[in-house]
Amino acid sequence: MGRTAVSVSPKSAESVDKLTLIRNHPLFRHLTSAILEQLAARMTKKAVRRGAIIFAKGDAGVGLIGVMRGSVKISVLSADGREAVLNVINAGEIFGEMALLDGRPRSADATAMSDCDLVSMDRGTFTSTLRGQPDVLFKVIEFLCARLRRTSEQVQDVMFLNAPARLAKALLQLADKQERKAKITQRDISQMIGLSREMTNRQLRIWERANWVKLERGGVVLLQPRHLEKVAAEAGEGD
Amino acid sequence: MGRTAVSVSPKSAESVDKLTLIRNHPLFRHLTSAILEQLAARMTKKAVRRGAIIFAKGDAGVGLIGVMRGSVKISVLSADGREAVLNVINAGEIFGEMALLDGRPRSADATAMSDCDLVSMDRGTFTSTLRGQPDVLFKVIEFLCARLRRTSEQVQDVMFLNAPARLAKALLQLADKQERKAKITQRDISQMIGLSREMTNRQLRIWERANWVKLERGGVVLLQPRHLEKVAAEAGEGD
DNA sequence: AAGCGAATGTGAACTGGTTCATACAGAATC
DNA sequence: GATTCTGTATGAACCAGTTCACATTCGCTT
Repeated sequence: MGRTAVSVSPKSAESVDKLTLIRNHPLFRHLTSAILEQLAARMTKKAVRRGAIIFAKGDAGVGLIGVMRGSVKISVLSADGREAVLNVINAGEIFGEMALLDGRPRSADATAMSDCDLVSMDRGTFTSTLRGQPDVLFKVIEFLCARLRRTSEQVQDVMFLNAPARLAKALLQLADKQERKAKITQRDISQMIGLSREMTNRQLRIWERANWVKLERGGVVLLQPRHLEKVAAEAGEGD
Repeated sequence: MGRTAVSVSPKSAESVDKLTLIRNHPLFRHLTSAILEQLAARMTKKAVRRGAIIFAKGDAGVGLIGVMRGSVKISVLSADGREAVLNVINAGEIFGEMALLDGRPRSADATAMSDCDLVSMDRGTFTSTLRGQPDVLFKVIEFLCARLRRTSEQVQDVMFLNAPARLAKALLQLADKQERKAKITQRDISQMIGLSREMTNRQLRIWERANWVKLERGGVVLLQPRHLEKVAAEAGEGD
């Protein structure tokens, strides 16, 4: 298979190979091909069906998981059973870094949103292969800082932005850049932004009537991303 | 957590010396006294008045700041001028680590909530003193993971918990462990938990009538922390 | 001691978003 | 090809929390 260009960001519907996967992740990007191949060789592949629970909150967290095909939902449940979706991981991306790094239990559930091919790297592989790669630690720190800034922005969004702004922002973030399409159910969107499913649908329908988006079963096509950006900025935090 | 004589957590009203300050911080806790003294010697002291802006969002972030006396509010402004308080730093604690670690601009404003004595450590001091202390990097990673988990919990709180639960949780978190008292205005509390000042006051008054808390100007004394814990757990996220 | 700004306290009207109820269509399962 | 499940769609009632409008009290400055 011709893996010519280094950073081909893969379409989320397609399958990705192990090497491409880790090569595109901030944690590994800077490593030599030799090391990357060594890591890739020690990653084990696994297929799961839509709906499968990949890990649950509280599990002993033992590793990094990459998505080669499909997409995965990271979420938590409230005491009364409501679900909050913290993140959606698409093909070509990696999740579960936190438990890898600090060795503590998983802080959320991971569920396959569609049939998935996954690869996992256990903690031992990570540390043994990367021992003697000092700048990996700096990359890890950079990576965590970036995540922290992003999560902190999420807090601000929930506090400052109203329903349409949050929804617009989520759509822009979720949309595949090529296809301009967010492949996710309205229920999952609503749980990402802390809104009722009904409210999410109502707002989406308003935008559909205005021809800003096209609604499909399990997906939203962005026809006018610019207009959505304007809505997302309204009442947004100063930069 | 059996640190014997070393970790004297200081009362927030009192003043703290440089050494105690860094010795009690997760980032530095494990270092030798020699190194700690070296770091402390290179920290510069500065007094600021209540209301002073210590740094602003967007500033080139050049270092760590410790609070020896007083308390500091970390906050951001929304486009329409509303304020969200992300964190409150009391005497004995340190803030501004993020910019230190990744060198990016400050992501929030820092304001003195009372007259403060601060010490600052610039990036150069940090890196030059800690070069050749490999496990510092691991501590940094641990620290960032802990922060990330905490911030992520904040997102969940805003999404899952109702007003009383959020307020109860905030009070418990803000309260000085010795005095059982949160030294903060109702306005600042409300901005920490994304509530209107009025709502915050109403709920506090309900609890005051029930003798769960005692309200003072610029402070809340917790008389029945247990009861508040129960309220905070109601509709809380599963653990 | 007078005046002023900041913090607190409270009622009443209002509203953004939830909840409930119900309908329908496409996909999966039998 | 009937049934069941999941996802979408929409109206109507409801409500938690906001907003507005004041009054009061405290601490600080003049």
